[in-house]
Amino acid sequence: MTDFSDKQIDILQAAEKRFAEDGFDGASVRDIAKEANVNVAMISYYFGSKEKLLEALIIYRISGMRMELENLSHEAISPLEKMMKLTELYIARINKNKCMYQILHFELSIKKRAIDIKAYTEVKRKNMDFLNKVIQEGQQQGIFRKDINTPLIPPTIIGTFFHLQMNRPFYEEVLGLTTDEAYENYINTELTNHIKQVIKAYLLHEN
Amino acid sequence: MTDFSDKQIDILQAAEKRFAEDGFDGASVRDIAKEANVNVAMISYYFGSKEKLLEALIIYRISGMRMELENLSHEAISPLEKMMKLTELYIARINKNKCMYQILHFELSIKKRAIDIKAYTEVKRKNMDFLNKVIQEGQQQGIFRKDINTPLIPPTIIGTFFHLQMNRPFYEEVLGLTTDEAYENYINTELTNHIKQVIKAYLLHEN
DNA sequence: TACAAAATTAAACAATTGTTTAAATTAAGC
DNA sequence: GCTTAATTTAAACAATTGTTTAATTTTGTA
Repeated sequence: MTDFSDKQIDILQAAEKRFAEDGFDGASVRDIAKEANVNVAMISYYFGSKEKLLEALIIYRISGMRMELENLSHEAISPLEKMMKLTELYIARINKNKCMYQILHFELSIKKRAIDIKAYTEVKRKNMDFLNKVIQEGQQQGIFRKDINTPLIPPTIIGTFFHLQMNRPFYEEVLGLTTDEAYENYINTELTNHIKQVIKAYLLHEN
Repeated sequence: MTDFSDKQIDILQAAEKRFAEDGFDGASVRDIAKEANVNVAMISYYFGSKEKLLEALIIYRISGMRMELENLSHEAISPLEKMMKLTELYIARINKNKCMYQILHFELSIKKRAIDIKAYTEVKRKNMDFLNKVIQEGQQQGIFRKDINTPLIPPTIIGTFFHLQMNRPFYEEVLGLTTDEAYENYINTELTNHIKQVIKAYLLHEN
């Protein structure tokens, strides 16, 4: 799976940066080659084509994106605490891989391309299974409300994060976040807390 | 503002479709011209360039995107009911203009382009002002919790919607939505209800 | 009808795109 | 050290890109 040489990883990292910042169509193979300090022909030589480079990048990144849910499922904590930790893990993972998420979100919503996202779908499905278990556990213990729409919980977490990310310039101004550190700090404190509060309130609130 | 001829509107609509489905860089002016049944040169003739076409499109669409918040602010209903109606209006507006939102979200997160989004920012700012008022009203009446992160409420609403939209193929399968009508119906019922429930719980829940 | 402006067209444009080629360089195995 | 394979390079490739040109058609007006 990770059978990439140093040079190939250079290209993959350069591609990730350029694809995320300029989009797949906006980034030329020459831009990527320059960013990676290699000859243009190396991209075709190693990956076959620009499209295959994208596919290789997606597989390369997603394989290292698995969450530590297994540890969480064996911890002796309440369903609510599990959900709070789960939320934190979600946010941390998206924040760490925001370039890849940026690329994925765009490619997924583009009808033109038909890239292989099996790896991505698989990760999502596993997360969903775990989520289902925790929610059911909480409901059986009478802690969580009964009418929870479980599949829409990940969209609530990830979507909130990403809408902020997508409109970063606007919210930087509104929230007075002038530096990169201030923005990063806001994500790790205020945003994370907000999302946790939202999820917590949703799970516990009774009509 | 709306001083566009029928032919120009044809081009704008074609551009919206192609930009939304293929991305700005992925859609060629020839594709757009073909979709609008006009000669390629007409785009330069009417709009000057591809970039200016995008700017014209954004202004054209956003000018018709204002929400009916004014009516809402004068209604004699509780802050909670206002927030519920506000949430519905948000979702309805995004759903109606999802193509434009798709384009905007991508262009905003692309560093390359420096398009004029003053109109978009203005709309967002106005919505935020209204939102602030309602939240404060609710807090003063002792209905809403005190520690609400108001700027993060729109991201929670819009983000949830858009994450579903972006991962539509995945959620269509998970939720068993086989037809376009089923998907559209899910948005108008389950999704809208979920987001309203989330917002309601967040506003009312006390620690 | 006649004339000027606007609209529309096909063709050409230079630049950029992803990819390939064929030669040159480096690395590895014996 | 020789040989073969792997890597790297500059150049060339055909196709596509956004845009312009110059000629033609349509429209509106007097």
